[in-house]
Amino acid sequence: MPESPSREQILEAAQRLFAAQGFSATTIKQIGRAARVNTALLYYYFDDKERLYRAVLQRLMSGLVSRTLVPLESDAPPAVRMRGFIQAQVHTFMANPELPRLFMREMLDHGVAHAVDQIQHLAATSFKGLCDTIREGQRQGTFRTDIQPEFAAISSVAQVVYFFLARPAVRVLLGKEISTATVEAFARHVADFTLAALTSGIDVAPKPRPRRRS
Amino acid sequence: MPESPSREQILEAAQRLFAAQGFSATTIKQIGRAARVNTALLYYYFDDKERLYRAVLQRLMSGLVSRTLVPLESDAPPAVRMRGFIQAQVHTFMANPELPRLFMREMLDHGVAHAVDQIQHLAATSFKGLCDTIREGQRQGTFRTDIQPEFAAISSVAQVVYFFLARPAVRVLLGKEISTATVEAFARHVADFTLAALTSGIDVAPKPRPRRRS
DNA sequence: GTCTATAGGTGGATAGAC
DNA sequence: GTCTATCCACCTATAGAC
Repeated sequence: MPESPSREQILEAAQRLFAAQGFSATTIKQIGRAARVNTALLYYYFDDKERLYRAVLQRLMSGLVSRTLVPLESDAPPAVRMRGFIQAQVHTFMANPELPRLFMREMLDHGVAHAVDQIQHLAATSFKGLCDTIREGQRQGTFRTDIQPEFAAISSVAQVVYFFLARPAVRVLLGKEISTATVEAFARHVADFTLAALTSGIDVAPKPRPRRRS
Repeated sequence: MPESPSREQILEAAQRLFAAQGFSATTIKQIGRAARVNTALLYYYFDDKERLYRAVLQRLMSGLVSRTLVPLESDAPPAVRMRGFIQAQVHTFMANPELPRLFMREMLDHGVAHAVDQIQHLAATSFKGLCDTIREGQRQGTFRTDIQPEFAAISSVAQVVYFFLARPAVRVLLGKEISTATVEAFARHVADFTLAALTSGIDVAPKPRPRRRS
């Protein structure tokens, strides 16, 4: 793995631009300019535009997996691990706003075709860890059992990812700028909301399934 | 408002292609071909590619507002209205898969700049209705009061939208194709999950805030 | 309203000097 | 490793016949 500074600059510029504008709206010349590097040099390091894009995507995704895995592997109770996971996710996205954007773009543009391996890795590690945590809570009797763990995991992830992506719309909906404080407040909300959903009707009375309409 | 069939064909083809590929990846020639119409005709009906895009976006968004508003305006109890809203959202997206895609693309590409008016309308109608419904439930004592209505509304919407957008990734995560049955199962899950979060610790005992860690 | 033809510009990519 | 110069394909948009 040669770590030429030019190569790194290209990758970083490409990451910024692809995340902000998307694959086709981003030109090789833009990347070259942003990386302060001659256009032809891109083709010295990468076969073509698409390979460069793949490299960016894979570099970014592999980072995600390693960071979100940590809180799930602790031996704390399931509820604490869930909160840890949600926090880790939020912090990862705050430190790296390009990650959710690029990931969503890849889903929209190519149906995740350029990152199947990373997603499969994610499925086998972070996502599985999340589902297992929920299952453990269900076995212990702290989480309600009439919820599908996979669906609950998706619900949890969805709230965080969507909030970061939909920021421009959320700004309009809330009628105010979204400060770091707001992001952190929402992060707490997601943890509370998700845990409340998972423990509803559990920690007060042993009745597992409250009466539902009619 | 002239309703020429060619004009309509162009709008429909553009909607499909923009949703599937994005603005810059979609060419005027592709749209012309898909609409079975000569390329130059696009410029007879629309000033340029961007105006066409705006027209598509606005047509689609105005439909969304009217459809999701219905269940919120009934006089059923808040919980029922919430379920109705979630269902309406899911059905709208199932009938119109391009809507969430195009909307997300607009957020990513232009920070919602081409649809501020529609979003503001949404904020004043559907989103406000959703928040009001939650507030009413809180006043009645059926929903817990330590949840911010706006955040809960976003959580509810996020789950549905994300599921539709992340379908390629969800397919990998769940390790199976996503049938209509799966979508409907997830829709029920979102309703259950959201209502459980909102009513956690309420309908069993009057204690509003269950003990939390340490 | 619809078509042909084409201008004018830009994008991805390569050859080859240094 | 880095740069200059350039090719060719394709894209948006228009002029003008019908």
